[in-house]
Amino acid sequence: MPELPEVESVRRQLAPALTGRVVRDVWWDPHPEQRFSDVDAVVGRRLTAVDRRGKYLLLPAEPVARPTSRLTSIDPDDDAELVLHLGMTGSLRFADDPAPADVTHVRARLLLDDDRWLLFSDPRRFGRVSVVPAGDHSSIPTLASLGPEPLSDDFTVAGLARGLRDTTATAKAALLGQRLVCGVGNIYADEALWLARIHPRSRRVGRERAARLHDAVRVVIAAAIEREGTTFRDYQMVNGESGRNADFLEAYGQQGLPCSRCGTPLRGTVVAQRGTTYCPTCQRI
DNA sequence: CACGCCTCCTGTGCGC
DNA sequence: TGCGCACAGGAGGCGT
Repeated sequence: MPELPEVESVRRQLAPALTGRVVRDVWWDPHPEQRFSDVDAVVGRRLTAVDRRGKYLLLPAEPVARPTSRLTSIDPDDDAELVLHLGMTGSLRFADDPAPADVTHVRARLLLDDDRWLLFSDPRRFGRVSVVPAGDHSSIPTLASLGPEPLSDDFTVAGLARGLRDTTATAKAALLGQRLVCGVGNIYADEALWLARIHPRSRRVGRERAARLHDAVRVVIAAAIEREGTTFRDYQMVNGESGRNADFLEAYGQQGLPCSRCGTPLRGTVVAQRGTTYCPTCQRI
């Protein structure tokens, strides 16, 4: 499932091909309708960048032409922003054809001014596409209150320690919550907790362990970006290739296999309604 | 307010 | 072999 390293890898491939393109037309599958919001407003706008915050792709879209008669709640003369969330199974591909045979489950497509199509494929339909006024994320609650980027200076030991101290949630739920740090999903939460030797159900993470967790999140995310993400099943990049991080996972999906630190078989359980794997010897509450 | 449970959605993989 | 069902999970919504 696309987490920060996967979305960043997509962003890096998307940016050179999409930056500067004008969107001529758009189509999306209206089921389920609430996962698409004001998408028509991107028509007649130029995509001036491909940015990322957490697991969200943010594409600033400035008006270049009066749009056709489609009514949206975005002022046609104002700068807007196309916001994409890939959900669990979303992927993006370019094609010369609006419905190429090798791309299934196309839920949305943009026609660009170079006559190519950007296709949004999403088998499980958990992805979201919105157009919002530039910088106005109030309609996307998680994005509006998103925590610091894990590799930025805004993500600090002190901030993470304070956040963990002030919450009653489990360590894993706190990592998944996108507020203390953004971009961490189920895979990298398990990986970071394993590396920091913290039990996913721990509710007491002091300063020392918070410092370990801070460093672990950074190490795990940076290494996964270096390998262009983890392909377990669905995730693929814009060029159709898989990420190379799956072979390096220490915890996620490894239940029953020996912990590489101590040899104890890794244990599978459920924490925060998510499948969770941890080492019962290394990771103590 | 904030935590945590439920829901959405469908391809996959397992058991019988 | 084929069917049926549990399972996977990001984030919004809502109840406690």
